[in-house]
Amino acid sequence: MASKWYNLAVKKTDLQLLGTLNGGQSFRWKLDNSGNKEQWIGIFDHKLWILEQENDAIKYQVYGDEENVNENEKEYSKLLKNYFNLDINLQEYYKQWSDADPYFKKASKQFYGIRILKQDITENIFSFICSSNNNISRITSMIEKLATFYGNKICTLNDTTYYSFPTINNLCVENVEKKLSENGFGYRAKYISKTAKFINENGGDLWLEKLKEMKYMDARKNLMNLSGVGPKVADCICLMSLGHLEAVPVDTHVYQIATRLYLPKLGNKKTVTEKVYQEIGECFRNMYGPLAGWAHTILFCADLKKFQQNQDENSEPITKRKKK
DNA sequence: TGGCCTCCTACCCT
DNA sequence: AAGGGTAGGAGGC
Repeated sequence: MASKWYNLAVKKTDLQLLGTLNGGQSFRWKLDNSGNKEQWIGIFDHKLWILEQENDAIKYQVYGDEENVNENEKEYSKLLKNYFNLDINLQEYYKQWSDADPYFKKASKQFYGIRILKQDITENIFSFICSSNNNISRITSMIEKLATFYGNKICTLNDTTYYSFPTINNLCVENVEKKLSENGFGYRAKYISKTAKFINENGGDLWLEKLKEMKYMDARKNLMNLSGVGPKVADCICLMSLGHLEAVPVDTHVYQIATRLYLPKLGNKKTVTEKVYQEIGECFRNMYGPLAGWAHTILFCADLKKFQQNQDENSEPITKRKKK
Protein backbone atom coordinates (compact mmCIF):
# COMPACT_ATOMS: atom_id res chain seq x y z
CA MET A 1 0.00 0.00 0.00
CA ALA A 2 1.35 3.38 -0.97
CA SER A 3 2.26 5.67 1.85
CA LYS A 4 0.89 9.13 2.30
CA TRP A 5 3.12 12.05 1.42
CA TYR A 6 4.31 14.21 4.27
CA ASN A 7 6.02 17.53 4.39
CA LEU A 8 9.01 18.68 6.40
CA ALA A 9 9.61 22.41 6.21
CA VAL A 10 13.33 22.93 5.66
CA LYS A 11 15.09 25.01 3.06
CA LYS A 12 17.47 23.44 0.61
CA THR A 13 20.12 25.87 1.81
CA ASP A 14 19.70 24.31 5.27
CA LEU A 15 19.68 20.73 4.11
CA GLN A 16 21.08 19.62 0.79
CA LEU A 17 20.27 15.96 0.27
CA LEU A 18 22.83 15.25 -2.43
CA GLY A 19 25.91 16.21 -0.44
CA THR A 20 24.50 14.95 2.82
CA LEU A 21 23.26 11.53 1.73
CA ASN A 22 25.81 10.80 -0.94
CA GLY A 23 29.00 12.12 0.60
CA GLY A 24 30.29 9.00 2.27
CA GLN A 25 28.51 9.37 5.60
CA SER A 26 25.79 6.81 5.09
CA PHE A 27 25.85 3.94 2.65
CA ARG A 28 22.15 3.18 2.69
CA TRP A 29 20.74 5.88 0.45
CA LYS A 30 20.09 5.52 -3.25
CA LEU A 31 19.18 8.19 -5.72
CA ASP A 32 16.36 7.13 -8.00
CA ASN A 33 16.11 9.12 -11.21
CA SER A 34 13.64 6.88 -12.97
CA GLY A 35 10.50 8.85 -12.12
CA ASN A 36 9.78 12.43 -13.01
CA LYS A 37 11.25 13.63 -9.71
CA GLU A 38 14.53 12.74 -8.07
CA GLN A 39 13.94 10.53 -5.08
CA TRP A 40 16.22 9.42 -2.29
CA ILE A 41 15.40 5.96 -1.00
CA GLY A 42 16.97 4.85 2.23
CA ILE A 43 16.61 3.18 5.56
CA PHE A 44 16.92 4.35 9.11
CA ASP A 45 15.07 3.65 12.33
CA HIS A 46 13.81 0.35 10.89
CA LYS A 47 11.78 2.12 8.27
CA LEU A 48 12.07 2.78 4.58
CA TRP A 49 12.04 6.46 3.70
CA ILE A 50 11.53 8.12 0.35
CA LEU A 51 12.59 11.74 0.20
CA GLU A 52 12.15 14.44 -2.41
CA GLN A 53 14.06 17.68 -2.21
CA GLU A 54 12.23 20.93 -2.85
CA ASN A 55 13.48 24.43 -2.31
CA ASP A 56 11.54 25.02 0.89
CA ALA A 57 10.72 21.53 2.05
CA ILE A 58 11.44 17.84 2.02
CA LYS A 59 8.49 15.76 0.84
CA TYR A 60 8.59 12.23 2.15
CA GLN A 61 6.94 8.83 2.44
CA VAL A 62 7.46 6.17 5.10
CA TYR A 63 7.14 2.41 4.60
CA GLY A 64 7.45 -0.62 6.80
CA ASP A 65 6.36 1.10 9.97
CA GLU A 66 4.12 -1.51 11.53
CA GLU A 67 4.14 -0.06 15.00
CA ASN A 68 2.83 3.20 13.76
CA VAL A 69 -0.05 2.44 11.46
CA ASN A 70 -1.71 5.67 12.47
CA GLU A 71 0.56 7.72 10.26
CA ASN A 72 1.92 9.96 12.91
CA GLU A 73 3.40 12.89 11.06
CA LYS A 74 4.67 14.49 14.24
CA GLU A 75 6.63 11.42 15.13
CA TYR A 76 8.11 11.15 11.65
CA SER A 77 9.14 14.74 11.55
CA LYS A 78 10.82 14.29 14.93
CA LEU A 79 12.77 11.34 13.59
CA LEU A 80 13.89 13.25 10.52
CA LYS A 81 14.88 16.31 12.52
CA ASN A 82 16.96 14.12 14.75
CA TYR A 83 18.51 12.16 11.89
CA PHE A 84 19.52 15.31 10.05
CA ASN A 85 20.60 17.18 13.18
CA LEU A 86 18.23 20.00 12.28
CA ASP A 87 18.54 21.64 15.68
CA ILE A 88 21.90 22.99 14.60
CA ASN A 89 21.61 26.39 12.93
CA LEU A 90 23.87 25.60 10.04
CA GLN A 91 23.91 28.97 8.32
CA GLU A 92 25.30 30.58 11.47
CA TYR A 93 28.12 28.05 11.56
CA TYR A 94 28.82 28.38 7.85
CA LYS A 95 29.34 32.08 8.48
CA GLN A 96 31.75 31.45 11.32
CA TRP A 97 33.69 28.84 9.40
CA SER A 98 33.84 31.08 6.33
CA ASP A 99 35.26 33.90 8.41
CA ALA A 100 37.82 31.55 9.88
CA ASP A 101 38.99 30.04 6.62
CA PRO A 102 38.91 31.33 3.03
CA TYR A 103 39.15 27.79 1.69
CA PHE A 104 36.01 26.89 3.54
CA LYS A 105 34.31 29.95 2.17
CA LYS A 106 35.10 28.88 -1.34
CA ALA A 107 33.94 25.31 -0.80
CA SER A 108 30.72 26.40 0.86
CA LYS A 109 29.38 27.99 -2.33
CA GLN A 110 28.72 24.62 -3.90
CA PHE A 111 28.54 22.59 -0.71
CA TYR A 112 25.87 24.46 1.20
CA GLY A 113 23.45 22.68 3.49
CA ILE A 114 25.71 19.72 4.22
CA ARG A 115 24.66 18.10 7.46
CA ILE A 116 26.23 15.54 9.70
CA LEU A 117 23.78 12.69 10.09
CA LYS A 118 23.01 11.16 13.45
CA GLN A 119 23.24 7.52 12.56
CA ASP A 120 22.66 4.29 14.40
CA ILE A 121 25.78 3.28 16.28
CA THR A 122 25.76 -0.40 15.39
CA GLU A 123 25.26 0.26 11.71
CA ASN A 124 28.00 2.84 11.76
CA ILE A 125 30.58 0.67 13.50
CA PHE A 126 30.29 -2.07 10.92
CA SER A 127 29.88 0.27 7.96
CA PHE A 128 33.13 2.01 8.71
CA ILE A 129 34.95 -1.22 9.43
CA CYS A 130 34.02 -2.04 5.84
CA SER A 131 35.32 1.30 4.61
CA SER A 132 39.04 0.68 4.99
CA ASN A 133 40.96 0.56 1.71
CA ASN A 134 37.67 0.71 -0.06
CA ASN A 135 35.39 2.84 -2.23
CA ILE A 136 31.84 4.01 -1.72
CA SER A 137 30.15 1.74 -4.23
CA ARG A 138 31.81 -1.38 -2.91
CA ILE A 139 31.11 -0.38 0.70
CA THR A 140 27.46 0.17 -0.24
CA SER A 141 27.15 -3.31 -1.67
CA MET A 142 28.79 -4.83 1.40
CA ILE A 143 26.35 -3.08 3.73
CA GLU A 144 23.49 -4.28 1.58
CA LYS A 145 24.78 -7.83 1.89
CA LEU A 146 25.05 -7.57 5.65
CA ALA A 147 21.45 -6.39 5.81
CA THR A 148 20.03 -9.08 3.53
CA PHE A 149 22.04 -11.87 5.19
CA TYR A 150 21.53 -10.92 8.81
CA GLY A 151 18.97 -8.12 9.05
CA ASN A 152 15.20 -8.21 9.40
CA LYS A 153 12.80 -7.59 6.61
CA ILE A 154 11.26 -4.13 6.61
CA CYS A 155 9.02 -4.17 3.57
CA THR A 156 8.81 -4.95 -0.10
CA LEU A 157 8.26 -2.09 -2.49
CA ASN A 158 8.22 -2.32 -6.27
CA ASP A 159 9.63 -5.86 -6.12
CA THR A 160 12.56 -4.86 -3.95
CA THR A 161 12.74 -6.16 -0.40
CA TYR A 162 14.42 -3.94 2.15
CA TYR A 163 16.13 -5.09 5.32
CA SER A 164 17.18 -3.36 8.48
CA PHE A 165 20.80 -3.40 9.53
CA PRO A 166 21.54 -6.51 11.63
CA THR A 167 21.78 -6.42 15.41
CA ILE A 168 25.00 -7.34 17.21
CA ASN A 169 23.38 -10.66 18.17
CA ASN A 170 22.56 -11.46 14.58
CA LEU A 171 26.20 -10.92 13.67
CA CYS A 172 27.29 -13.41 16.33
CA VAL A 173 25.73 -16.48 14.73
CA GLU A 174 27.81 -19.35 13.36
CA ASN A 175 30.02 -18.95 10.30
CA VAL A 176 29.67 -15.20 9.82
CA GLU A 177 33.32 -14.85 8.93
CA LYS A 178 33.16 -17.70 6.44
CA LYS A 179 30.01 -16.42 4.76
CA LEU A 180 31.32 -12.88 4.47
CA SER A 181 34.65 -14.09 3.13
CA GLU A 182 32.86 -16.01 0.45
CA ASN A 183 31.01 -12.85 -0.43
CA GLY A 184 33.94 -10.60 -1.10
CA PHE A 185 34.48 -8.91 2.25
CA GLY A 186 38.17 -9.76 2.23
CA TYR A 187 40.04 -9.26 5.46
CA ARG A 188 37.09 -7.30 6.86
CA ALA A 189 35.13 -10.53 7.34
CA LYS A 190 37.28 -11.38 10.33
CA TYR A 191 37.04 -7.84 11.76
CA ILE A 192 33.26 -7.90 11.60
CA SER A 193 32.88 -11.24 13.26
CA LYS A 194 35.47 -10.43 15.95
CA THR A 195 33.96 -7.03 16.68
CA ALA A 196 30.42 -8.42 17.01
CA LYS A 197 31.67 -11.06 19.43
CA PHE A 198 33.71 -8.54 21.39
CA ILE A 199 30.77 -6.22 21.89
CA ASN A 200 28.52 -9.12 22.79
CA GLU A 201 30.95 -10.49 25.35
CA ASN A 202 31.38 -7.06 26.88
CA GLY A 203 27.75 -6.37 27.55
CA GLY A 204 26.20 -6.00 24.11
CA ASP A 205 23.75 -3.11 24.14
CA LEU A 206 25.02 -2.10 27.56
CA TRP A 207 28.53 -1.63 26.10
CA LEU A 208 27.03 0.60 23.44
CA GLU A 209 24.97 2.57 25.96
CA LYS A 210 28.04 3.22 28.09
CA LEU A 211 29.89 4.34 24.99
CA LYS A 212 27.19 6.90 24.28
CA GLU A 213 27.70 8.48 27.67
CA MET A 214 31.44 8.87 27.36
CA LYS A 215 33.32 12.01 26.47
CA TYR A 216 34.87 12.18 23.02
CA MET A 217 38.36 10.96 23.85
CA ASP A 218 37.13 8.13 26.08
CA ALA A 219 34.67 6.93 23.48
CA ARG A 220 37.41 7.07 20.86
CA LYS A 221 39.78 5.02 22.99
CA ASN A 222 37.14 2.40 23.71
CA LEU A 223 36.15 2.14 20.06
CA MET A 224 39.76 1.49 19.13
CA ASN A 225 39.63 -1.72 21.16
CA LEU A 226 37.41 -3.12 18.42
CA SER A 227 39.05 -5.17 15.73
CA GLY A 228 39.26 -3.21 12.50
CA VAL A 229 38.75 0.12 14.24
CA GLY A 230 41.71 2.49 14.22
CA PRO A 231 41.84 6.25 14.78
CA LYS A 232 40.03 7.22 11.59
CA VAL A 233 37.15 4.77 11.88
CA ALA A 234 36.77 5.60 15.57
CA ASP A 235 36.47 9.27 14.70
CA CYS A 236 33.86 8.57 12.03
CA ILE A 237 31.77 6.79 14.63
CA CYS A 238 32.29 9.55 17.20
CA LEU A 239 31.30 12.21 14.70
CA MET A 240 28.36 10.54 13.00
CA SER A 241 26.81 8.44 15.75
CA LEU A 242 27.87 9.78 19.11
CA GLY A 243 27.37 13.48 18.55
CA HIS A 244 31.04 14.35 19.08
CA LEU A 245 31.09 17.03 16.45
CA GLU A 246 34.67 17.98 17.29
CA ALA A 247 35.94 14.64 16.00
CA VAL A 248 37.91 15.04 12.77
CA PRO A 249 38.40 11.79 10.86
CA VAL A 250 41.74 12.05 9.07
CA ASP A 251 41.95 9.86 6.00
CA THR A 252 44.36 10.27 3.11
CA HIS A 253 42.14 12.95 1.53
CA VAL A 254 42.05 15.00 4.68
CA TYR A 255 45.76 14.46 5.19
CA GLN A 256 46.37 15.81 1.68
CA ILE A 257 44.11 18.80 2.27
CA ALA A 258 45.70 19.56 5.62
CA THR A 259 49.29 19.37 4.44
CA ARG A 260 48.55 21.36 1.30
CA LEU A 261 46.59 24.16 2.92
CA TYR A 262 47.30 24.41 6.61
CA LEU A 263 50.25 22.34 7.78
CA PRO A 264 52.87 22.24 5.02
CA LYS A 265 55.47 21.45 7.67
CA LEU A 266 54.03 17.98 8.15
CA GLY A 267 55.18 17.39 4.60
CA ASN A 268 54.88 14.04 2.98
CA LYS A 269 55.13 11.45 5.69
CA LYS A 270 54.94 7.89 4.57
CA THR A 271 52.49 6.96 7.25
CA VAL A 272 50.18 9.13 9.30
CA THR A 273 51.21 8.34 12.85
CA GLU A 274 48.85 8.89 15.74
CA LYS A 275 50.78 12.00 16.69
CA VAL A 276 50.50 13.56 13.23
CA TYR A 277 46.88 12.49 13.15
CA GLN A 278 46.19 14.34 16.39
CA GLU A 279 48.02 17.40 15.18
CA ILE A 280 45.80 17.64 12.11
CA GLY A 281 42.69 17.22 14.25
CA GLU A 282 43.88 19.98 16.60
CA CYS A 283 44.57 22.25 13.66
CA PHE A 284 40.98 21.88 12.45
CA ARG A 285 39.61 22.34 15.95
CA ASN A 286 41.63 25.51 16.45
CA MET A 287 40.41 26.89 13.17
CA TYR A 288 36.73 25.93 13.30
CA GLY A 289 35.95 25.40 16.98
CA PRO A 290 33.84 22.73 18.70
CA LEU A 291 32.07 21.62 15.53
CA ALA A 292 35.30 21.16 13.61
CA GLY A 293 34.33 17.71 12.43
CA TRP A 294 31.26 19.11 10.79
CA ALA A 295 33.20 21.87 9.06
CA HIS A 296 35.81 19.41 7.87
CA THR A 297 33.11 17.33 6.20
CA ILE A 298 32.36 20.21 3.82
CA LEU A 299 36.01 20.36 2.76
CA PHE A 300 35.98 16.62 2.43
CA CYS A 301 32.94 16.69 0.13
CA ALA A 302 34.58 19.37 -1.97
CA ASP A 303 37.53 17.05 -2.46
CA LEU A 304 35.46 14.05 -3.51
CA LYS A 305 35.95 13.26 -7.17
CA LYS A 306 32.30 12.47 -7.77
CA PHE A 307 31.33 15.98 -6.76
CA GLN A 308 34.09 17.80 -8.61
CA GLN A 309 32.44 17.21 -11.94
CA ASN A 310 29.58 19.34 -10.72
CA GLN A 311 31.79 22.36 -10.31
CA ASP A 312 30.92 25.23 -12.59
CA GLU A 313 33.58 26.70 -14.84
CA ASN A 314 34.26 29.74 -12.70
CA SER A 315 34.84 28.01 -9.42
CA GLU A 316 38.12 26.19 -9.10
CA PRO A 317 38.32 23.23 -6.80
CA ILE A 318 39.41 24.48 -3.41
CA THR A 319 42.43 22.27 -3.48
CA LYS A 320 44.37 21.30 -6.52
CA ARG A 321 44.87 17.61 -6.95
CA LYS A 322 48.17 16.17 -7.94
CA LYS A 323 48.49 15.64 -11.64
CA LYS A 324 48.27 12.05 -12.65
C1' DT B 1 63.54 -2.43 31.22
C1' DG B 2 59.40 -0.29 29.79
C1' DG B 3 57.15 3.06 27.19
C1' DC B 4 56.52 5.65 23.32
C1' DC B 5 57.24 6.74 18.58
C1' DT B 6 57.91 5.52 13.75
C1' DC B 7 58.00 2.68 9.91
C1' DC B 8 56.93 -1.47 7.18
C1' DT B 9 54.02 -4.94 5.18
C1' DA B 10 50.00 -7.74 4.35
C1' DC B 11 45.43 -7.58 3.54
C1' DC B 12 40.59 -8.49 -0.43
C1' DC B 13 38.72 -6.54 -4.22
C1' DT B 14 37.62 -3.84 -8.55
C1' DA C 1 46.99 -0.28 -10.37
C1' DA C 2 46.47 2.05 -6.40
C1' DG C 3 43.33 3.00 -3.18
C1' DG C 4 38.55 7.03 1.71
C1' DG C 5 42.81 1.98 6.88
C1' DT C 6 44.15 -1.40 10.31
C1' DA C 7 46.87 -4.95 12.60
C1' DG C 8 50.96 -6.76 13.93
C1' DG C 9 55.56 -6.60 14.38
C1' DA C 10 60.30 -4.56 14.13
C1' DG C 11 63.52 -1.20 15.37
C1' DG C 12 64.99 3.29 17.54
C1' DC C 13 65.44 6.15 21.40
